[in-house]
Amino acid sequence: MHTADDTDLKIDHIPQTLREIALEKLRTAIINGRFKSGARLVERTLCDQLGVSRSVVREAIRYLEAEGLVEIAPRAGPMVARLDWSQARQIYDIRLLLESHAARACAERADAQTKARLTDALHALDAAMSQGGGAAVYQATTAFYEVIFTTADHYIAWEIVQRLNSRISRLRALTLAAQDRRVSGPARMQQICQAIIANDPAAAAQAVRDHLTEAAEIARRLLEAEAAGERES
Amino acid sequence: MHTADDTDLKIDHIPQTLREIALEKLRTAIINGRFKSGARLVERTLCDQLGVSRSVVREAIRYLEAEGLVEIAPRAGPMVARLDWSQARQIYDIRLLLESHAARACAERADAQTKARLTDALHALDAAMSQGGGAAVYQATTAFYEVIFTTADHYIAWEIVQRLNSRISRLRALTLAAQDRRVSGPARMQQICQAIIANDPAAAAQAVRDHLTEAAEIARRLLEAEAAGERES
DNA sequence: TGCGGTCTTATGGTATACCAACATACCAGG
DNA sequence: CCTGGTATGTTGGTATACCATAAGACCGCA
Repeated sequence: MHTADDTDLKIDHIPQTLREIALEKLRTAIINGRFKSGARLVERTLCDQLGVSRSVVREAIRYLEAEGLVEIAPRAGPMVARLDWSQARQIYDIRLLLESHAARACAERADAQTKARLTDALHALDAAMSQGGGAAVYQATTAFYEVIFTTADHYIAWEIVQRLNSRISRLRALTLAAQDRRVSGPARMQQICQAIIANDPAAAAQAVRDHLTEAAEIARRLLEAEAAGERES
Repeated sequence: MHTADDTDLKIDHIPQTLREIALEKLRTAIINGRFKSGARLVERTLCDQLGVSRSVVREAIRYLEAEGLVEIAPRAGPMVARLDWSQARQIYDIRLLLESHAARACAERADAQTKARLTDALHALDAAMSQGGGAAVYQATTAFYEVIFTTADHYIAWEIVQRLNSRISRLRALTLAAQDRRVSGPARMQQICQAIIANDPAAAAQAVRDHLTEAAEIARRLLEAEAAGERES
């Protein structure tokens, strides 16, 4: 009881720096497509938009660059990172390895609490899908996978997967908008959820593989259609 | 012929910024153990040591933070990231997935050039081992794996693996210094090399798994011994 | 000696100034 | 009209100034 009181009095919540706020806003703006792939990120313009000095903007850009969301082209300054199919394919491959591994571990150790959290996350995803909101679907999907990775104690893999997902956020938005994916996406995640609830590691890993194989194929087709559209114009 | 001349005249080599130089030096200093795990990285001290302004140092720290080599503790400022066994174990697990996958792909597609490059890299590693230099062994090991990942066209996975290796650099130095590892490490990499030269993907993947399973076990033992030593003092 | 209060110093967060380099616009001459 | 030279504006790289906060040192009093 005395220990609990000490913990309650501890000041854990450090005020957020401007840098942290700016970083979060820029990252979200990139993920949400406000800044398009290849778009220049001009420091002074961002300063005006964010209402902070160049120091803050520059430091935020450094993070985003290290995360792969921003690239610096010679003589051109920072731009939102571009993504070709080769890179996207690699990202889907890595996700497949890490996510199937996490789902397996999660299925091995899922207790009643985990199962309830997963079921809740799936319901939230269905609700987001019904409302049609892209960002809300993105967040609900992220929340679902977060349950899996944290249950599996795969914190570093989760960090990596989130980074990779940010880099393909544009592709994810496209695939989520694709008609066939809107039907099969939730069904795939339902399968993942059920395998975990059944404590069946092999089925959970396989459900993830099916899910991502399909997502990658849709993404590839969409990128090709886009490239064909550009070639004709 | 006209095309070749145009390419030759292109100015590709952008001068390095101070920021890039400082980042490289700091990263190397952390990896090489000059700045110990948990050590405070005081900006003004680093400015004096590097001979640059605080802007440069701060921006470099932002990269290192995003790479996981530096952490910011509340009310304490930047320090070299600490690593516990749980994190290290996760890192070895992820490496195992990504490296075995790359070795498999490399073995599937290795041509004579790849085989020669791998053999050369292994010789360089043996030479570095004979000279006993820790940093040289680290670099030679990195060069060996780089051949594998680039042959496999796994560029993003290689980026991730390098990041992860930086985070466990201290552990890697410890395990490389361990007597039994000095004997078995080159033998393990010889096995990886031979499986790839034989174009045997399954053997290559298995050789990587054996290699990393052993490295992780040695690391675990060393960390435990270290923790036991600290508990007695 | 221990505790509380005050002062000083160190440090990170943030803003701003300065400069170099590059890209673009404009003008003059052939 | 085309080309070369010059001027201008934009932008990133870097240094420095300012400020708030936290930690530590110091001093006085009981």
